[in-house]
Amino acid sequence: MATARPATVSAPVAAGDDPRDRILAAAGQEFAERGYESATVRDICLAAGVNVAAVNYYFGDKQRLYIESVKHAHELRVKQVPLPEWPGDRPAAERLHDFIDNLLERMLGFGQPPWQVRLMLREVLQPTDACRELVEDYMRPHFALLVSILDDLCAGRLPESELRRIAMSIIGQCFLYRAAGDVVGMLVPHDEIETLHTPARLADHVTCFTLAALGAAPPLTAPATSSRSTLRTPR
Amino acid sequence: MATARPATVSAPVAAGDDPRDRILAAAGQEFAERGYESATVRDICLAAGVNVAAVNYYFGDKQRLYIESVKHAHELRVKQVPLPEWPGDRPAAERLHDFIDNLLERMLGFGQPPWQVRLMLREVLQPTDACRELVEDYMRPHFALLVSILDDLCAGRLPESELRRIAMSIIGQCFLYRAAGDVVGMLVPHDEIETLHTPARLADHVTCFTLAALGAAPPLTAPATSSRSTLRTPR
DNA sequence: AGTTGATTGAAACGGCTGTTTGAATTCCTC
DNA sequence: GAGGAATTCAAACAGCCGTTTCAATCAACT
Repeated sequence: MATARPATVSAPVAAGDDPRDRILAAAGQEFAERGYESATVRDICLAAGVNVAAVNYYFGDKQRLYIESVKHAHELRVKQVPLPEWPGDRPAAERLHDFIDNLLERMLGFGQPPWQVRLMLREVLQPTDACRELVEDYMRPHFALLVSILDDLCAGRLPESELRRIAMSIIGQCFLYRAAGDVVGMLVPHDEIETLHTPARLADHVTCFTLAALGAAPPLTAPATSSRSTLRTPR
Repeated sequence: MATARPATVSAPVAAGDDPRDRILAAAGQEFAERGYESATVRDICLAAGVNVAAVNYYFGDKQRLYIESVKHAHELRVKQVPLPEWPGDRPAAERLHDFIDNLLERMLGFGQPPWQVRLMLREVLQPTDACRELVEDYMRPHFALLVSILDDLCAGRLPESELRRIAMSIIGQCFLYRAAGDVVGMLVPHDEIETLHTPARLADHVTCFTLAALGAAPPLTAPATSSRSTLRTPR
């Protein structure tokens, strides 16, 4: 059972700071790992190295601690992964690739602690009071940027409702690997996961798929040309 | 808070049958609505109209009841929505459209009680012991069928690893609306949801998007032709 | 009718939960 | 260094959880 993991699996939060921050960090990890109900304030306080009463002293109760945790993770994430910016002359197709690469790196990348995205994923799947704020501050700007890139790409030939649906198609392709990664791993051979399902490779695939659908690149069935491979950004 | 819904929100399960079946039905609804931890055997038994001891009598403990509930929902779903079958001469493009339409109808359609899909969604997002069986019996055959359709569509020009990634792109587009429907509803205007985000409309969009990416249909940016509209199956 | 086995019922058992208490301790100001 | 507020602490609180108990009831067969 997924909920039967050993308790206090997360390493103790780095000490030295404001106890309020330590609680916030520990709570984020526990809530992300176990969900709201299963995470206990005792475990959170143990990981944070504070007394159980500290939660009520600093946050009032468990629910307000949860909302503060989500907001906190959200703010950290906004700082860590700002909206991409490009010089005005960068082609729309390359901006699309950068955007998708950024999105996948943010969702799947190992550069950041995973609990922040996990916590936000929980909000997406079953929104609580903390969700609306998350959407307005964090997701809507990203979504608007994606729609504007698509608009440039189509040179205004598609109505905005269609652009939004295409944007959803892009996000959906990325979202699947984040939300249902375990099942994907069961349906695809192991070696394929390691070689083709990295954030960078998936970004290439989703970008080619989308550009082909829009007529801005040759179809996937066309024999590979050197122009396609130029999409790969050097790393 | 999403978890603060009033208890026993689900109507009492239709009486008259085997108590074991009544418990299974009530448990499916409660687990789907609240998750494993938050659902209580007391509420389940209240909804099923049986004594609390009945759970332990028929299923041993709460965990085994949960696994049986997931299997039960899964079996119901397999009976309700069998794998599509076509005459041998049906074009691959139309089979793809039928498959996507079937997938979206199964995920989003209002024809069936929603708790079965919700329960399975929980397994996908955070797999438990019940998940592997779910994947092997239910998802892998669907996935293999989709890959074979794509193979027909490409006339064998793409390797299977590429076909699998394309299949994931299709599933991801559909999955987003099921798993993150609330957030989608916040990012898209209300009237657009009602007119364009129905299962049938989304199936058309995802199919056109995919066919265009594969070069089996004109790109989305091309002016609409009568050949595209023939994809809509009459209802 | 009587016996046997399966099923149901009300009540209780530990154990864990979020939260509160009130005293002990620390920290800062005068 | 004394006074007073802010913070920490161990302990306890009431409540709900899954599970168990054991007597009461039911069904079927001889």
